[in-house]
Amino acid sequence: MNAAAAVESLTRSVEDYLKAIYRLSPEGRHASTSEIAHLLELSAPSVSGMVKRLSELGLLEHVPYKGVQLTAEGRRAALRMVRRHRLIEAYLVAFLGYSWDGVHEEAERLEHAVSDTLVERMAAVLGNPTVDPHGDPIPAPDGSIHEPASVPLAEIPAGRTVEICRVDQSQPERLRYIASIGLKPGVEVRVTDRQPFRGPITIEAEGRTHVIGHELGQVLFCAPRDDR
Amino acid sequence: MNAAAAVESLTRSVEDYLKAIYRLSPEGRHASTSEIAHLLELSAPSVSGMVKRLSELGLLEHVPYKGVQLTAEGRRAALRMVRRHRLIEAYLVAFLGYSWDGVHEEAERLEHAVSDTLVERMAAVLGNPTVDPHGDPIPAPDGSIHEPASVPLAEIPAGRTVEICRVDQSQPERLRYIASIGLKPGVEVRVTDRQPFRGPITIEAEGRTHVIGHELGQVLFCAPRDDR
DNA sequence: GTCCAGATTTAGTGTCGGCTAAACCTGTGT
DNA sequence: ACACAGGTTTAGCCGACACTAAATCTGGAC
Ligand SMILES: [Mn+2]
Ligand SMILES: [Mn+2]
Ligand SMILES: [Mn+2]
Ligand SMILES: [Mn+2]
Repeated sequence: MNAAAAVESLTRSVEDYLKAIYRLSPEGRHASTSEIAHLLELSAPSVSGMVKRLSELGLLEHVPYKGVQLTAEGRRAALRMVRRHRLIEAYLVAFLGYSWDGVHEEAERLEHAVSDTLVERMAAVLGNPTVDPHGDPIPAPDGSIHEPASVPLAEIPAGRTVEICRVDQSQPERLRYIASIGLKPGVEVRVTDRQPFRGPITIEAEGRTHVIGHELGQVLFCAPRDDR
Repeated sequence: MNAAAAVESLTRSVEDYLKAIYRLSPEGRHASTSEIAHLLELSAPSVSGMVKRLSELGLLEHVPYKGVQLTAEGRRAALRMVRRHRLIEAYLVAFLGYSWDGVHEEAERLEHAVSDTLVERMAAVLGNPTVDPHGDPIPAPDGSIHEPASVPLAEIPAGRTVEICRVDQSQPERLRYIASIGLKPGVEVRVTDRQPFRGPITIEAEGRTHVIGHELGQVLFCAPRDDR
């Protein structure tokens, strides 16, 4: 109802809900109560209650028993948080010696405490980057964002050369392994072999050869290189 | 009672209470309910309630109707926050273009969100400073702190030369004025004239002459120079 | 068309941390 | 000795946000 919920002065909880719902409802899909609960590690009833309050605030559209979507207002608030989160990650990696498996946790708290001024100062000294350390795009201050098309490495046919552009960050342990074999956004990779039935993939990166499981190949995303 | 309150995982509220009480009870004095309420801009009953909880947690000693003091545990927690606050201020000024009248507000929020790791990284890139931008001493990681002796500029007799070492930061507006006439920690100041009855003080700093009110002279602190 | 498992919501509770109004204590003045 | 003002505490309230247990809906199997 209330169309003018102040995007500033939202609670830490609320901000995290909005970010989660943003992640879970791409392209007009609905995010379900249980998906949200699982992502935020909360009970389903807690989510139900918050969903009710947020839709009364005008940040969500709730279809009972189906799920929720962000309103324009909610989307703006969510993208604001995503921008903060990713810029903070970039800043910590660039200037304070963080590695990409540790930044997420720190950013998860800081994103709620920084002022708009501070975020923009960080962006400025970073040179207004467009991607974070995991290759995720950083929304512009006005909320616009464009997800560049990308394909899982696991779907690249043998023989092709591609560039890693994004890495799933959900498991820090896995992130550490990925870093240890030199894979990160910007690195060129040549797929030299692919075994069938979700079998291992052999790649060449930075002059070295690695054999990775199919599962890993699904969380490494590549730019679909126009091979000329 | 509970002697082992985890200093980590205190609430933002609790951390601010402890910091306030630390400021208000130097050298075994008691901080009164109304002093705390005034400093934190809360009602007296709110403070009464929190004081009860904190003393049950073992962070305070409460003498009803007299006031509170920090326990060793509470003092440790408070100094941890003071260190965070002052290091964050120093970092923001050194690396992110903040001026000393704006940092306090930002630090007031960030101090609750940073990890120990981040604080120490900031300290490291700053070269482990011992004072913040206002000249306030930064407690060591182990909680030790030493307040260097200092005298208000208003008490320096005419003819003496002193060095500004600390500036009261409670009024941003005043802080801006002080900065505008070039006074900041480290600057040398010669007192050329002092009028009686809390009258104006004439000083020379950085080659320029300024006349300041007595009141201002009371919030500018100087190292008592051993004139050799 | 009915039934059931699983998802979702509602009901009821608890803690934290704020508030106002009212009761209470304490030190000071007479 | 005692009243009173001002500070302090208690009583009672509320909103935010979590939880568990119970009720309810819904989509798919049959
Ligand atoms: Mn967060
Ligand atoms: Mn990221
Ligand atoms: Mn604070
Ligand atoms: Mn300071």
